[in-house]
This record gives sequence, structure tokens and C-alpha cells, in this order.
Amino acid sequence: MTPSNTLPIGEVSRRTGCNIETIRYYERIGILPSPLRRGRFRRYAFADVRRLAFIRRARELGFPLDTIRTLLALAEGDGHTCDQARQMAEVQLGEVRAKLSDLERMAIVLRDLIHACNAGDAGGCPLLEALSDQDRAVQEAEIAAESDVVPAPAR
Amino acid sequence: MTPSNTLPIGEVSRRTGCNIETIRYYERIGILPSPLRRGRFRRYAFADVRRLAFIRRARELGFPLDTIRTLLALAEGDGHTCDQARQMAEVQLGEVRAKLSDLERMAIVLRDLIHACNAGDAGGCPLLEALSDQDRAVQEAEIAAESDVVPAPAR
DNA sequence: CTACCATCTGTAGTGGCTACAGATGCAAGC
DNA sequence: GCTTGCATCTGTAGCCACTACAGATGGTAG
Repeated sequence: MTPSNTLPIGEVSRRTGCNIETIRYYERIGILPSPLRRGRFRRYAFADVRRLAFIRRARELGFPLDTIRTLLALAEGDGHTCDQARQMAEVQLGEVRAKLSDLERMAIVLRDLIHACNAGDAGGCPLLEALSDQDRAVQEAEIAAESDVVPAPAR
Repeated sequence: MTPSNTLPIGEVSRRTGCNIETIRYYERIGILPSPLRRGRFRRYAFADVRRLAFIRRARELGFPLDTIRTLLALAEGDGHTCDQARQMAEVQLGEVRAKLSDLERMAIVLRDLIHACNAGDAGGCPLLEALSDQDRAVQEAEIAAESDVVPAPAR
């Protein structure tokens, strides 16, 4: 009756590198099945640990949990679903690359601002000024306000 | 009594590129001051729009809102706070670079997995197999379970 | 008179955790 | 026997920065 060959949650956490709270969270949202119990304590079978390790590796690649659900289903399927898995990975790679290019732009701007700050000579901080700088849209906003673009002027 | 030279929220949204809901959210959390009202309608003065534009530019560089609060305070200060602003930008650049290197690693792995998948020959999907692959820690887990590492064996 | 539009308030949901509070039960040490 | 400590338990709330509603209101245009 007592499950042998199983691990308590702390051990699973240590070995997968997955936080205990996160493991329970995964169970709560149904991406990990409810494990066996020894009394009130969860006991994880090898299959559970494998599943969790899968989830964790996929998370490290940035796959969202919903996608991972599908990947898990595919992995448990008959193996003729390579196409679908590859397609999901391509989508994910697209996301990652989009974030990369965002961050690259951010890094360049930040580096330049810091540089300008270091070469800072007179007046105010070039960094703060760059953030404060009014672009045309905002300038126009004031002009527009003065020439009354407002929809419902007064009462 | 009625505020002239002001803009309704929709106009502010259009010109700053900041969602209406987000503008109200910023007000709620106190990073934007409560604007004037014409009846129940918010009317934004030029100073408010400038502040919002500042916030938005800083957000585009990934600064968290709490940091932006400080940056705003510095920008409204006497201008001798370049050091502090630069330091905050350096921290932010560090964050951005950390995320960049994470994403770079992710992109490489994903690219390789997709590549393996495309060259997929026999058996199962190389991508799914890579995610399923057991590392030593997990293998050990089973061995450990068999040799009874468990803390409270039975009742 | 009706349709439409922008705005309003307030609340709840998103993703993926993380952080408690407070209970429970077991084993070892004194 | 009693205390301490440990691991675990349940349940709830918080994090970040929004976003998405629901349902009301009030003004203008056709």
C-alpha cells in the first residue's frame, strides 16, 4: 500500500532545481498530476520527476506553460508529431528573437546615455534630459490644446 | 474656472502612445498626479503630458516604475544628480545585458533543436527527446529512491 | 429620437511564480 | 517526558505592469 520507489517533494525539488512551491503550483494548475500520498505527504514516482524535468527544461527555453502542456502531450504521443513540435519551437524562437532585438536596442540607448553622462560637462544631466526631451507629438499636443482641438470645449 | 490648455485622456493617449487604461493606472499608483477635471473628465496640463512622456520613454528602456519615480524626482531636482541617474542607468544596463545573454543561450538551443528536427530521420522527434532526456540528477533520483534515501520510510 | 463616441468607476484577470501564516507530525537530543 | 527542529501541509495573498472587462453617463451628430 505504501508507495516505494518514490521521492518526497523536497528531494524532487533539490534534484530538478524546481522550487517546492513551484512544484505544488504546477500540480494546482494541472500541468503535473497529483502524485501519490503517504499520509498527507506527496510521494513522486519516477514518471512524475521526468515530467517535471521536462517542464523545467522547456521553461528554460522560455516556452509558456500552455505550450508545454501541448509539448508534453506530443512527447507522450506516438512520435509522429515532430512537425508540430518543430513549429512550436519556431514560434518560440521568434519570440526570443523579438525580445533579443528589443533588448539590443535598449542596451545601445542605455550605453549611449551612460556615455553622455560620463562626458557630462555643463548644465543638467544628459541622461535625464534625454528622457525629458519633448518630441514633436507632445509639442503639438500643447499647440493643439491652445488652438482648441478638445472635443467638448466648455459647458 | 474651466481649465484651458489641457487635453482629454484620449488625446494624451494618442500623443504619448500610452494606453488610456495605463494612464489611469499610473494615476492610481501615484506616479502621475491626479489631473484637473472638467466635470468628471480628466484634463491634462502640459506638465502632466511631459511627465507621462518621460515615464514612457523610461519604460521603453525597461526601467521599473519604482526606479522611474526616482528618476522623475531627480529630473525635477536641481540638476546636480547626474551621478545617481547614471548609476541607475548602469544597473538597468546590467539587467538588460543579463536578459540578453539568457535569451542568446535560449535562441542557440532552440535553433539547434529546430535544426535537429529538420534533419530528423528515424525514431522520435529529436526536439521532444532533448526535452525528455534524463540528466544524471534525475537518474540518481530513482537510484536514491531504490536505495531508500527517503526520510520517513513507513508507518 | 436614436446612434455613437469618449469617458467614467471599479473589479478581476494575466503569467509564473513567490511568500507568507499557521498547522501537523515525526525523529533526535536532553 | 519534553523540547527542538525539520519537512511537509493547506490556503491565501502579493509581485509586476498592465489589460480587459462590465455597466454607467453624458454629450453630439444625423
